[in-house]
Amino acid sequence: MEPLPRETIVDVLERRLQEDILDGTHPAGSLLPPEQRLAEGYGVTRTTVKHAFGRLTQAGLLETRHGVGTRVRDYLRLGGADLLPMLVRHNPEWLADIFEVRAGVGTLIAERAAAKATPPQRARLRTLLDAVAAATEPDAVQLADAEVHRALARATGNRVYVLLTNTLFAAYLPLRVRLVAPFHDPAESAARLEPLVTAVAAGDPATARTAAQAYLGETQRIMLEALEPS
Amino acid sequence: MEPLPRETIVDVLERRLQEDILDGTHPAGSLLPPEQRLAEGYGVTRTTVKHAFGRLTQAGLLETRHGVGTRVRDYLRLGGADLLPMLVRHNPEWLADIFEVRAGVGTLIAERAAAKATPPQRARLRTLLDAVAAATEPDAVQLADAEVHRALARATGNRVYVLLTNTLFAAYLPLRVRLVAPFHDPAESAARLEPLVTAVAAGDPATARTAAQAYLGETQRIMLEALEPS
DNA sequence: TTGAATGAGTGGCTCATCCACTGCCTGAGT
DNA sequence: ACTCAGGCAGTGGATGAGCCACTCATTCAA
Repeated sequence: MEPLPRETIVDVLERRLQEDILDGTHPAGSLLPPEQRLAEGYGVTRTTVKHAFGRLTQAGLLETRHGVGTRVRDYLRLGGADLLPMLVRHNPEWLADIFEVRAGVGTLIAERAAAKATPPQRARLRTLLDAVAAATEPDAVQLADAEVHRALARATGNRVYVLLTNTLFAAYLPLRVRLVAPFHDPAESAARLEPLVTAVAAGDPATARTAAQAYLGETQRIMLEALEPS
Repeated sequence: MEPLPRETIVDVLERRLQEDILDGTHPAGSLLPPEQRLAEGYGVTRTTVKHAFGRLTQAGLLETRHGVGTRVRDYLRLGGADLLPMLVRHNPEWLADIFEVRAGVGTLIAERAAAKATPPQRARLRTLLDAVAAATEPDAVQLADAEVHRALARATGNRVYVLLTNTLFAAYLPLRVRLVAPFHDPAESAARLEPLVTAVAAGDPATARTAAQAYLGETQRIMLEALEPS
């Protein structure tokens, strides 16, 4: 059992403000109403508003100056990759851009992992590949597939690739119910992934590179096609 | 004049807690002392502690559960790329990993920009290259160089590359005083960058790719070598 | 014309207090 | 001996009133 999250008032307020910012109600660069007024407007305490502001500031959406006010940052120009989950949730159009980057970065990771993985890491990849084939639910297949890619990132020996992979997954896995198209058949999924894992396990960067391109391009195509109808 | 930042109590407390987490005083997975006790210990109000907690939670370092307590997340395993600025500041060892990713991603961006840039974007790159040559201070040269790379990311037409570039810059530009080595001579810096800009402006992905690899590999080498003595 | 003082409006921070949730422990009933 | 309902202690969630500090535009005297 997971300790599943509770929704506090601050959470709700934060999400509300976030949406008002992303959909342009509070455009980038504009000054938000004073905390006191927002608090009255939303029927909460100024303290609560401040808590929500603090989080949004940390997230890179707001900028507060003592004695002046709170301004909406130009997040698209100045923000970092951590904005992606939020942006995707608000506008799935971002998925196409994300998948292109996933394909590019995934190829780099595969190439590097083939060159640098340790023997236990190569063995671990095989195990995780078997887990993909053994999964039953499409959702479980997709998650098992994601675990393979996390392991690939770790196998590069470069922890930045691990964090980058986490960021990309955090951006599109929340929408995975709409992206299960490539994962309905466990055997097929595992077969599609197999050449990549084999090349990495064999320590062959060039083959890993082409295998990654094939795999990532194919799954990307299937996911985006399946997304169209929505 | 920049509106430069003020350091509030919450900022200080946040930084302090962050350091205590990153250096292992509060190891990943451990339960923090109750808010009341921390507040007494640091001589602030529980409200202030909560504000700091809120930001660190948003940053992915903490996890709070009502009625139980606040726990340190396993950020290295679960965290995203937004942790990088913090991690680098605390342990510059990360720079090597970051530069490797910068080289890989930078190459992808150059290739893609060469294929997709619009005419005004190609012209803009030339302008920014001239700005590098025209800069006088090494620091200004480095920042002008960074602007070229931001423009390249924008020229891909993929906004995720822009955010990714922002994340990487946010990670290592704060330490740029220790990384100015490649940028002491404006003319030389511009000359090193010129083949890349030319290839992108000409719309030649293959040449852009090799030019990017040469540029990124060279600057990376110089920066890391200059870093050694510290 | 200058520049010091003022005051309105804003965010920073504290305090005291109450509520809600969780986990454990106790003790009655089986 | 075992079970489980109830209570209880400890924790975070949220409030609201209050005071302080900062910024900026206005005012007014030199």
